[in-house]
Amino acid sequence: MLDAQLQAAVAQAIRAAQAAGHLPAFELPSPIPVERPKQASAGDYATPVCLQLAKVARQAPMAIAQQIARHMPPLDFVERVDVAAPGFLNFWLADRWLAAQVDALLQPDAAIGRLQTGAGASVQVEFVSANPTGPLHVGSARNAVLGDTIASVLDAAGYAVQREYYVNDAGSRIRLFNETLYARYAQALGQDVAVPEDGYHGAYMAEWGADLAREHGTAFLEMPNAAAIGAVGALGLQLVLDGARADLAAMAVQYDCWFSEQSLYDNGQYDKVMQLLHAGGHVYDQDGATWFRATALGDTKDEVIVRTVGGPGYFASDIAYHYNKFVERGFDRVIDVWGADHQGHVPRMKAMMRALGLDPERLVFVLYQLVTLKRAGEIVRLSKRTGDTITLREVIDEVGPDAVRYFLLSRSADSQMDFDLDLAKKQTDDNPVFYIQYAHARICSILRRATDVNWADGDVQLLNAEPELALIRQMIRLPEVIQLAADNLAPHHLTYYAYELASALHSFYRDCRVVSAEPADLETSQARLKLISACRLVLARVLEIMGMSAPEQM
RNA sequence: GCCCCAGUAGCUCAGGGGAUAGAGCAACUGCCUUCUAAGCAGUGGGUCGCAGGUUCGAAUCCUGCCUGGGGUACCA
Repeated sequence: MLDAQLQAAVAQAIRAAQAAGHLPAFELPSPIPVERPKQASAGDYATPVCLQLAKVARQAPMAIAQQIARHMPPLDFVERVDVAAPGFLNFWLADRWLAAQVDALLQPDAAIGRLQTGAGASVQVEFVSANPTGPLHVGSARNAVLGDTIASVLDAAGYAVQREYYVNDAGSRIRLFNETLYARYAQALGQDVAVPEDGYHGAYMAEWGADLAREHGTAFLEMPNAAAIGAVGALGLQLVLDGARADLAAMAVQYDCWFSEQSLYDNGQYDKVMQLLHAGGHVYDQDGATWFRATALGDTKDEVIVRTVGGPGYFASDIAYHYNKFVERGFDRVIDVWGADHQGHVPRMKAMMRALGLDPERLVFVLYQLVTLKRAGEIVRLSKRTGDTITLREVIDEVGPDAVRYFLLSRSADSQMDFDLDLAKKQTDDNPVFYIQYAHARICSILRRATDVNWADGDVQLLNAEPELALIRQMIRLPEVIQLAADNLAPHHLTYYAYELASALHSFYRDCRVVSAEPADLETSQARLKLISACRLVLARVLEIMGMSAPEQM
């Protein structure tokens, strides 16, 4: 990428200046800062490094800048290097090089928006992983969008990515789910079976119970109660998972693996990990429970693994699960996407990694602030247990998958957000989603109009007008944006970039006529057709990474 | 109490050591005989929560405080 090449070139220039005796010896800052100036008048790239070097070089920043500029190695993409007060080095991209990028992007092997910086390292992104006790509710939407897009960004950056959904099919919640569903089933058949006090009281459970009664008759009533609850629960789990799969697919989220918590117990993984922890002296018994000695590994309190009432708690599963991720499956890095309401668990997870002899840095948590759903300005309470929820599916149906994804993606995970459903719908005409997609559709429209023009041999060097070059400048930013988003696990940068790229296209469209009836305009037209074709590929790629569609007409 | 996140234009939010702090929406002014006006061009709008500190340089880092949200369970 250009910024990396400039870093290297500036470092080279500094060393050359030192070797020539034009700068004193000092250690180079690492990395050398290279940024995109806010002001267009300051060039395409800039470095303030001379301001930092003033002290160590005991020279004025401007003087240092002069020396570095003088020793800059030639770069094919740099046309000019300026020294600007109070000591910046400004770099200007060469117009000819910019124009040539259009041809480069149109090459069949251009691999647009695909980097190699990940070097094929394996990364697992685990996200959503909601308790399988009912339809996904809208609270999972941000998790889904973040997790899926982070996975796409990492894939684009050259990592080997696996998307995983952890199915909590072993804990106390699923037991209550099973009992609730059985009760609803029995009730549908006229039996007087009560839904557990802390069970699931949503209407969907009654519907599913009635469905089961219709399909299976009294079959489960005739079984021993425990077996019946288990059998009904297994059917219920299938309903939940099928629904989750369909709902997530409706917003373009697909998983590589649905991982069963119960499998950790069935295949001995859990026992193996407990033995490891015992052997390592990380657990002890107290008050009838088994504890994990997290305080010895950086946490502020110890944590129960096996409860007094019997059975492992969720943390026990988490240990076995992450052992499985790192040791059994060997992921280099694992990213867990969690709501901020789980943030208190991070220290014990890090402690667990240490107990297993794993580098805690390999386990990364993306914590996102919770979304408050609003309807007509009123906050909608989201409680799955009362059953009074808005489902993910409802929101997708109401707002549309592209808008849901863009909206939830466009804020950093750290930022709380209100999602006002009425506003999201009402804003349709001014929605940035449409603005961006319209740019793509607009290009397609022009290309359709130009089907009789052969532009395969168009000369991109004719692209030297300001709106054309401004558009190319935006187009070539994609790799840097992907890198930024991948490094920071912050996919919201994509939304801003996509908007700016679309904006450059719309401006270009106003200023530069592409298809013309004038024979004299043919060559310009051919070059511009190349330009918008390349732009279309970049737009489509960034939309693809964001999981959004790229419509050919609107 | 302690821990985490946030506080930037009327609203929603970017920017998280560097140049004159940005975008969308809302407001206002222009632009459709022209490849889609779902668009373009422009104007107004700011003590970057408050107070100290570090630095050549702070919206950005540190400390304290204020406000909002979350956490602080043998629930997940």
